[in-house]
Amino acid sequence: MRYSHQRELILEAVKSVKTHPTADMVYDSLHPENPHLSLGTVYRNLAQLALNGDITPIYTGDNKVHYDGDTGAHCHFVCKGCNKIIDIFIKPKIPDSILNEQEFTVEENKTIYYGHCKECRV
Amino acid sequence: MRYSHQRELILEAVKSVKTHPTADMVYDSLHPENPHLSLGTVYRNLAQLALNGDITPIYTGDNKVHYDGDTGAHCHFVCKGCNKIIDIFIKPKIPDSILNEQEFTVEENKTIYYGHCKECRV
DNA sequence: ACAGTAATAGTAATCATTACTATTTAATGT
DNA sequence: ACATTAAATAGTAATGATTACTATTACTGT
Repeated sequence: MRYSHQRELILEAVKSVKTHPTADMVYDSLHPENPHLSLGTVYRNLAQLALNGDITPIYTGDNKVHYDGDTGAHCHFVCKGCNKIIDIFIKPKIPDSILNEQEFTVEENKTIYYGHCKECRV
Repeated sequence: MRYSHQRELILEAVKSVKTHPTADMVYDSLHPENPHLSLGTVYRNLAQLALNGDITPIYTGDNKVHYDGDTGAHCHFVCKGCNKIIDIFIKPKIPDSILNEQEFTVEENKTIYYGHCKECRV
C-alpha cells in the first residue's frame, strides 16, 4: 500500500473522532477543505485501511458500514432509537470451546449491545 | 399483525433451514412453488417477523441482512472466505457493568466470531 | 529524470432494499 | 353467508450505499 495524501486525510478523519463515521460522513467532513476528494476514494481507502488493520468496520444493521479509529479490542452499544454508537471498553473474550473448534478457526470477534440511550428512552 | 399465507410461507422457510438465508435466498426458495410471490413481500415480512421476535436478523458485513429462525440466545461464526454462517450455541452474557449503565439501557446483544472455516483455511 | 505502477477523480453502473399504488384478502360485525 | 374495513400483496419504480470503470496523476526505486 503506497502513501497517498488522501489516505492520510481519511485515516486521520476516522481516528480523530469518536463518532464511528460512515464513508459518507468522512467525505462530508473532508470535502469542504478538499474539494477534489472523490467519494469513491473515501470508500476505497476505508476498505483498504480496514484490511490493513488501521481501522475497524462496524456492522450495526443500519445498512451503512461505520468505522472505528480505535482498533483496540472493545465492544459497542447501538441505540435502536437514534442509531448512535457508543464505545464499551470491555475486552470481549473468545471461549476456549471455540478456540479448540476443528470446523473453523476464529481470528476476531465483534460484540454489539442493542438498546436505547438516555435520550431515546421512553 | 394479521395472518397471511405468504407470511406463513416465509416464516417456515427461515425456520426450516440452518443456512441463515437473506431475503433473496428466501424468495428463490419459495418462488418456484409460489410464482406470484413478490420479492417486496419477502422483504416486508422478514422485517416484520424480526420486529415481532419470530426471527433474528444477523449483520455480518456482507452487505445483506441474514435471518436466523432460531431466536434462542446464541452466537455466530462467519467465515471470511465463503461468508458461511455457523451457529455457536453459547449464550452470550451481558456484563453487570453494562446493565448498571446510566447512559443507556441494553436490551439485547449480538456476538459474531470471524475467521476461516475448514474448507477456506489456507 | 524516468519508467513503472499504484492511487485518484469523476462518473456510470450495480445491488440490496424501500416506496408506491391498485388490487386482493383476512378479520369482524350484522 | 354477506358486507365492511383495514391490513397485506403483487408488480413495478425509486432510492441509497457501494463498486466498477477509465483516463489522468503522483509515488517510488533505479
